[in-house]
Amino acid sequence: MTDTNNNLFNTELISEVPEVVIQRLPLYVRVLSQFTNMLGGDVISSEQLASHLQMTPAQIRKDLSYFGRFGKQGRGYNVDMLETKLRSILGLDRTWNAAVVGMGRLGRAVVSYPGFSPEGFIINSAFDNSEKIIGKTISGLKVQPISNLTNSVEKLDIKIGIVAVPVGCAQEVIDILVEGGIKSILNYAPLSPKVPDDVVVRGIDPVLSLKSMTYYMR
Amino acid sequence: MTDTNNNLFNTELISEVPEVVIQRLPLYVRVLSQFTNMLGGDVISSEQLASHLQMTPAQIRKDLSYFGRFGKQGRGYNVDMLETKLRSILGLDRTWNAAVVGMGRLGRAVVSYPGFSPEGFIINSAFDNSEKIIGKTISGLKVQPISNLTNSVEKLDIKIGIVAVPVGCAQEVIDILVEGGIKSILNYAPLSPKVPDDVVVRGIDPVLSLKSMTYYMR
DNA sequence: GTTTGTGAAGGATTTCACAGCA
DNA sequence: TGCTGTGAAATCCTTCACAAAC
Repeated sequence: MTDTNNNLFNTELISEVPEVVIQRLPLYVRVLSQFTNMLGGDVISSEQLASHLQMTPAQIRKDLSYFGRFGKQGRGYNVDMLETKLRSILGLDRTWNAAVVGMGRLGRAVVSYPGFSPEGFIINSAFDNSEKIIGKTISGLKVQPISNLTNSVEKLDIKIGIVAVPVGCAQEVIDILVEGGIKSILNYAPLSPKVPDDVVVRGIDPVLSLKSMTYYMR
Repeated sequence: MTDTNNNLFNTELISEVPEVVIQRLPLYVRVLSQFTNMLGGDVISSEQLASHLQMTPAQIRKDLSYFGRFGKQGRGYNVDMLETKLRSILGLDRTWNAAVVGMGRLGRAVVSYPGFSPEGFIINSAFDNSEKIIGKTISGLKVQPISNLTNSVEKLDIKIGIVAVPVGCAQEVIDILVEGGIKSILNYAPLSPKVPDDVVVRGIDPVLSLKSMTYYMR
């Protein structure tokens, strides 16, 4: 075990671009859109961008260079243009549908969070396994039994699964999502799920974040 | 600009141990505590740990070796013992007090989240700047004006600031926390705040996480 | 004069592979 | 035999430094 000695075409097929770079692009978008909203120069330098993000200008230029030449020497980057390009690279120039699984306290908070839809993430369905909740309408979504999930994925063009179930059944739910063809999972349950390697999982776990800060405290 | 060519004692004072390693330790703790709860062998190998976390056994052994020799050749690691050691390394063998700033929708969700206190993170105070909310009691906490913050930090031994205010005033609030002596911040606002480099910030931003997944979707 | 884009250098992290111990 | 702990090798990522472009 484990995986790939045949990176003959790993290098070819799977992204030239390092994962860390991809994870930084949304940070750039975030700063740029703050800039667009303010009035102020429509051009920004890697130096300025870097100071807003507490990183080095060279890193920003290097990151951007994986995707093209977006700047002008002597001036910098056009804010609007760069934001547009990055959004397009990230696939943020369209909307993405998501399903929430788990309609307890956490799931309700997720579906009523107003931050998703302005950014193009549309929660269009909700699932649970409790008889008490199935059939109810919460934040405009009719709660369905999990057994409907696979069907809905296709019918409603669901691309993202949001896991908001207790840790005890999270792996099971994630297996169902994967089985249903979901390749992107936002996981609120405090565990590292096992998934095939074409599935991307991002975890949201504030306690985990706190636990890596205590090391630095005295 | 920018920082340190004098890493003469960077190496000495600031952690030998790479930041990435520190960020992985809580993952190990999380798996180990799941193991303790299940019955089953009280010994675990780096191989088993790795398979639970989808990483390599060598990485786990290397990470642990920064802190000592916790295993026994031919057997593996004692689950209880390793969990205890890691908790102690991370400073999780005590409790830590936290203050929440921002008592809107998000702040209320944070203070009523039942996941913090069992892990030793005690939210013992709440702040806001809205006259409408100040003085009310929410989840057992009396909401105070932000001007009380610096005072409370000492009086209530607050070590962690949790930022749950709108993005527009997040930097300002973070400046106040830093000014008040807070060195660890959990930031729910969607921005990368500027802080001195002895302050650790961890961001919780589900939209940001989603935005780095869309790149991989077709 | 200013700032980008980028090979090359340097540093950090991961993986290998095996000696040593139970 | 089985698995850890760890130097050495390999890989990955960041920073440097400067030619080219505006």
